[in-house]
Amino acid sequence: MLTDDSQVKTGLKPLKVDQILLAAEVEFAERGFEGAGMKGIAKRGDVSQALLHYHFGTKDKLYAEVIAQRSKKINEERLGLLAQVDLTSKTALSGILNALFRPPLGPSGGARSYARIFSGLIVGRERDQALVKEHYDPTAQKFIESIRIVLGHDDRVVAAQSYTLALGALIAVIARDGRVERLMGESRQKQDIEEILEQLIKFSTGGVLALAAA
Amino acid sequence: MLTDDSQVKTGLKPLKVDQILLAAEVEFAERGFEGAGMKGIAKRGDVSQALLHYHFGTKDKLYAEVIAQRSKKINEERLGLLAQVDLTSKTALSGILNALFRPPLGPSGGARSYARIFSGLIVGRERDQALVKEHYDPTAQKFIESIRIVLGHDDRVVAAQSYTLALGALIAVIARDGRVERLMGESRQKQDIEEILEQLIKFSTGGVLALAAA
DNA sequence: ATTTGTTGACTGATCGATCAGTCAGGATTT
DNA sequence: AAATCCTGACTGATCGATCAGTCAACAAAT
Repeated sequence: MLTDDSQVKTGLKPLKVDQILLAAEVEFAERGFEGAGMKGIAKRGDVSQALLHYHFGTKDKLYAEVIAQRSKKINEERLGLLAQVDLTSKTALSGILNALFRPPLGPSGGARSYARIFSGLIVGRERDQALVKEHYDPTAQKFIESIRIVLGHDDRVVAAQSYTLALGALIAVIARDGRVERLMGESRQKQDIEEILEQLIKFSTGGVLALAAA
Repeated sequence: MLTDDSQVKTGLKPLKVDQILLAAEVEFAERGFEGAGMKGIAKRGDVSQALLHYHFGTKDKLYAEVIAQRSKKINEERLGLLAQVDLTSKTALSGILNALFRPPLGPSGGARSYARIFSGLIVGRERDQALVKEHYDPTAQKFIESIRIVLGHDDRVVAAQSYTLALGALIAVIARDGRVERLMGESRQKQDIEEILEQLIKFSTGGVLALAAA
C-alpha cells in the first residue's frame, strides 16, 4: 500500500518505504523531477528499482507522495504558529510572516533537500501547480485572510498579492545558498537561520505595508 | 559555428538558426532543461534534429546560447534604464528597481517564454547557477552598488540582500500567472503589466527600506 | 504438530520508447 | 568546384515501467 503508517505495534519499523521516500526527496531536490531517475532513487535508497513501482506505482505518484507528506507537516506547523498570533497586536504582521516563513526553512518542516523542492514547486509547470493547489492553497487562504484582517482592508486583493510577493522573497532566500556570498565577495560567513529569518520578515513586512498603503 | 553573430553585413538573415533558438526558448520554458527534448525543439522549429547539433553541438550549448542572447538584451536594457536614474533623487530607489524589473517582464527583453526560463535560472541547480554567474552577476553588481549608494551604507551586505530579495519578488510575479486569480477566486481580470510593475516596485521599495533601517 | 494455502514484500531481468548525439551524403550557395 | 547548410537514417545509452518468480510470515487445514 502507499497509504503510509505501516507501524501499528512497535512503531519501530523503518520500512523500505521510508528509505525510498527519503531517497526520492534528496534526488528530486538535487536534480528536479525530470532530472531525477527511478534508478538513481533506488540506488540511493538501497532497494531495487522495481520496489519503487511496487509501492508507488509511477514516478509521478512517488513525487506527489513526497510533497504530500512534507507539505502536511509544514502546513500543520504553519497553522500552529499562525494560531498563536494576536491579530490586534502591533507585531501581528511580523508574526504572520514568521509563521509563513519558518516551517519551510526549519529542520522540522523538512530537510534542507525539501526546501529546494518547495521553491521549485512554486515556479514549476502544470504538474507542480496542481500539487501546490492541492497541498498549499488551503493554508494559503488562511494566511491571506489573516493578512487582510491585519491590514484592515475589505477585499483580499492586496492581501493575496502580499502573500505571493512575500513567498517570492522566501524562494529567493532558499535558492540563494551561497549566492549572496558570491555577490559580496566570499568574505561573509554562512548566515544563521534566525538571522536570515529576521531579514526576510523585515523585508516582507516593509513590503506588505508599502503595498497596502493607499 | 556556434559562435553567434552570423549576420555581419545585412543583419537581415532569418536563418534557421533563429528558428531553432526561438523554438528552443519556448520548449525550455514550457518543459525545463531536462524536460525539453532535442526532437521536440526540432519539430517546433520545423527543422531536422541533426541541424540542432550541427549549429549548436550539444543540448547544453543550445540552452546556454538561448540564455546568452536573451540575457544580453535584458542587461543592456537594464543598464540603460539604470543610467537614467538620478541617485540623489528621492525616487532613486524606485527608479533602480524599475530598471531591474521592467526588462525581464517587457516584450522587449524577451518573450513571455523567456520569463519562465529566467525564473527557473535563479532557483536552478549547478548548470543554471553557472549561467547566472556568467551572464547576470556583472550587471547585478552594478545594481547592488547603486542600491548601496542610495541607502548611504558603507558595506554592500544590505544592498546585496536587497537585490536578492527583490529578485525573489520578481520571480513570484513571473511564476504567478493566474495564481493570484486562483487565490482570490477567479473574479479578477488579468492585470496590466504596468500595474503589476507598480505593485512590484512598491513592495520591493518598502522591503528594501525596511531592511536598511537600523 | 506438521503440511498446505495465501498473502505481502521484494528482486533480477527485460520490455518498448525515447534520449542526445553521429555520420555519410544530398542540396544550396558562393 | 569548394565550402557551407541541411537532412534521413542510424547508434548506444538510458528512461520508466512490467514481468515472472523468490522468500518469509502467517493462517488454515489435516
